[in-house]
Amino acid sequence: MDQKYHPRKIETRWQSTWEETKAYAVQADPAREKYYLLEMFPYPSGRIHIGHVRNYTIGDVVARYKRMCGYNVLHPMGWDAFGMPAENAAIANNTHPARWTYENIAVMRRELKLLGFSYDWDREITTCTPDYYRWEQWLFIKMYEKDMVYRKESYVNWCDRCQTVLANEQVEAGDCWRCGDAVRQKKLWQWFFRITDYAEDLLEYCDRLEGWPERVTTMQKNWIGKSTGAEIEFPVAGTDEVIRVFTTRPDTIYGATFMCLAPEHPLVKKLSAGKAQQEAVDQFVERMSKESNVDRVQDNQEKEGVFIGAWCKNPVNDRKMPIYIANFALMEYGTGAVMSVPAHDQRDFEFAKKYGLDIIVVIQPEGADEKDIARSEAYTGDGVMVNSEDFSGMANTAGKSAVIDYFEKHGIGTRSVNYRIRDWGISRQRYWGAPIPIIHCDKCGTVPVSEKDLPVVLPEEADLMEGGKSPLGVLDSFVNVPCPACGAPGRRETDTMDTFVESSWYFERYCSPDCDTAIFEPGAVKYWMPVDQYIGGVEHAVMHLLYSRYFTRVLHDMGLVDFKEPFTRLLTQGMVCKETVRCETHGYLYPEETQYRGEIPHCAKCGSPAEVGRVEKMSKSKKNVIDPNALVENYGADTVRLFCLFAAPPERDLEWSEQGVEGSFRFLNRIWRLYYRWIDRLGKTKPYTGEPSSLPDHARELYIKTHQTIKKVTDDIEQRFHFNTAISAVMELSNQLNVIEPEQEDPSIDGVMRFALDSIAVLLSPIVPHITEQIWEAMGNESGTLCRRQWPPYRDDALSSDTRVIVVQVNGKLRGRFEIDANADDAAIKARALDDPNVVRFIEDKEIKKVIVVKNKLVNIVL
RNA sequence: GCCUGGGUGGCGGAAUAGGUAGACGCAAGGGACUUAAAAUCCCUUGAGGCAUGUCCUCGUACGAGUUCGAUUCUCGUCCCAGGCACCA
Repeated sequence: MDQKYHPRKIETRWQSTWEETKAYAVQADPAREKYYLLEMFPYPSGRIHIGHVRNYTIGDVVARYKRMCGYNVLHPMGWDAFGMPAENAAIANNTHPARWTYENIAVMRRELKLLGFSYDWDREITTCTPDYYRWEQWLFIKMYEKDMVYRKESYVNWCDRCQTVLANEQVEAGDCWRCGDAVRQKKLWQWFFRITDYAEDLLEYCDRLEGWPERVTTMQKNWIGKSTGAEIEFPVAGTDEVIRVFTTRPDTIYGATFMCLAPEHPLVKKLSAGKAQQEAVDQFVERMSKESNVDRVQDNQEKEGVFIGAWCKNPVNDRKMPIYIANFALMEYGTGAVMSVPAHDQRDFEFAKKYGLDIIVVIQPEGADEKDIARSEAYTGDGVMVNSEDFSGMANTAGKSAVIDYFEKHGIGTRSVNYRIRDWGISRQRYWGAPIPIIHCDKCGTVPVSEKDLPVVLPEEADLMEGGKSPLGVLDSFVNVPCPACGAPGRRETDTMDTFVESSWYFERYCSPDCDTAIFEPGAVKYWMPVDQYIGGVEHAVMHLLYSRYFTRVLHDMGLVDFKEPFTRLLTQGMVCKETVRCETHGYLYPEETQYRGEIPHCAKCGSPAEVGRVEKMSKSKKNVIDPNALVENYGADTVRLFCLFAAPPERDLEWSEQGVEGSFRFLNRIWRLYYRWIDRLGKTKPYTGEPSSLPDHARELYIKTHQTIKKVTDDIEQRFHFNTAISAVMELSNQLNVIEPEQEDPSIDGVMRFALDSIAVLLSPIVPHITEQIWEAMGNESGTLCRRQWPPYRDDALSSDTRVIVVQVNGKLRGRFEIDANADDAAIKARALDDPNVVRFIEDKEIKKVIVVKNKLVNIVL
């Protein structure tokens, strides 16, 4: 054992050992209990960043821990390799997206290996390979056959910068989730997955995902957005047409005074044709079509609309209601028509005020005067129904159901449920994605590619044009194929699939990554799935996690898997943050562009003092990033791993601190020196594992502390993944060991000392696997066996010492403490408490009302 | 506006069934070793008070409440972060 700790030397050695011996390769083994641990695979953007390091370190600790607990652990890694950055980078650097992607993968794979993660690299998946997307195309065809995929022309979210369509989930506050540019509406033919078919099931199971953070399931519930109410038919006066509306407030039907249609509603043209209002209507529709949905639905956008020159009748009382088109009515939600009740809906209220429409109060809160309701704003709360014929006097909560019963009895409307979630649009007008396996034929329409012709390989020729248009459309050799159904000349679909499709089933592919006869081997999936613990960023709370749940249901209903939920437990780790530094002239500064003069940072470019800004998520734009490779180079992977775990519990944000990293490095150095001090003496000593009672006092104390530490670390990892407190516990133990000088101890301590030192190595091994493996070997254990060692049990009879510290309170205030034999009875404890000199000061001359004795903890004397 | 989290020393964070608030680490200050520095080791460190103690008072965003006892439970208020938002 070297006297000094040389992390890089040790880490290189163990990493190559693990690689050569395939130490973490696994096979399905029905005789053993499995544990599938998965971290969200990365997009190969170029380099590993610190967020990856944190995510994968958390996962690696759990994987190593579970392995030591005897589980057969599947812990794979791969690459979410299709996507637009590859294409953009290819255009910018005049290279090919494939080349850019594969080069990045090579770099990032090396970086991951430098961190010592225990992946089964034999199972590596790269989603842009035909071996992988072949099965995605196969699944697409199966879904097509089951009518789970369809094509329609619709308005879609379009990003001009990315030159492609975005799913609703991929639009953030009106901007593209990837590049941040404004999204506009464009009418296009698109492929869709019928995720809405599963809206109810996905929603219902949200409450059964007990291993998921509540905020994630809440976000999914909000996204699915279920509302219950009624669908009602309003006849249009003087025609045979009816307008169908969805409402969550059937109880306000008697207050409906006008109707609002979305500008795109099919009846708008028909009903306004030939009317005096036609021109105004056409103008309004034209104007709305130029505004994106997102703009139309912007914050506090003024409500506006146009009367279309037609009326409909309220089916419950034949009231004549003017029909408007309104900017706030959206064709995509419900039926595209709103029954407007201005007294009880804020939008309708504002609209009615602006256009002088009738406002009728039909819900009255307890004790309120009807005249005071809906004067300055709509009343949206509960109350008693009024002005509602036979329903007047009924509580509106009960009225909702009663009114729908009435509708159903008279054929006016029915009970109905609406969801906010839309079908998942997956067409992307880009090159670097999985081709959609469809051929367009003039005679047969859209025809799926036959299974034997899969994969539809993405052609290599890629003359990517500025602006990112897909080259597939102009590649005759790709486009021109015969129709699989009739043989006539056909044209291939040139859209590629959304990259979220690849990540919706990769976790199943990991179970049998090389299977070339099926999407996966049923036995392998049956054994490994579902994922026992999934770990990743909360930014995927809706998109990736919802899509994956949907895909798993599709596979379930095809009989390919026997479970509906892919991820039993989910951990969403917090972001890695760091303070930002800004120079007045040079803007944000990278850490290496910042020079510290004392406490004050200065700009390295101009030398003027720089301003320290708030702590924010690490990002290139804020330049508050750090390079994991440089850290590994300076301190070693173990230090980086240790700091990522120690600085904060996993689900919380982590504030990066260079001094904190130093502290972690110092701790590992202390551990190294601790072993170095004892190695000659204890190299051949057997660890003591017997009962504590036969040990001399100070050895017993150490023995107990060690067992307490084992229990603490086990519980912290097992129950809560709170590695920070687990590490603290080991630090406490090592602090205690550090003050023991070998020269001053007689051999009676040796067995316990050896046990304590061995325990530290084992307990820390999932966290810092390299240094622990090295000291394990140096202490005379068989080389390389630590990572396969059993997780240590603790002795229940060695968890508590023979004495207890009891604290004494007087009226709940701490007044004294004493040590007493652990099996002293309440009377003895009480007597000691009343006898304590400081306690006596507070209780003398006073009457004691009550004495509360809490076993092993405290005495409270109530005066 | 609605829905989730969260607010504890100079800082990151502990306190896992209502029972010693501040574990562990960082930073800071003092000391030892050294020609010196680095490294290492030791001590101090929530605020305030004096009688300097096995001392007292205050203290977990703020205000109430339940309790012998509340960082922990209940109600109300404020602030921060994330998500959703003309969804009929």
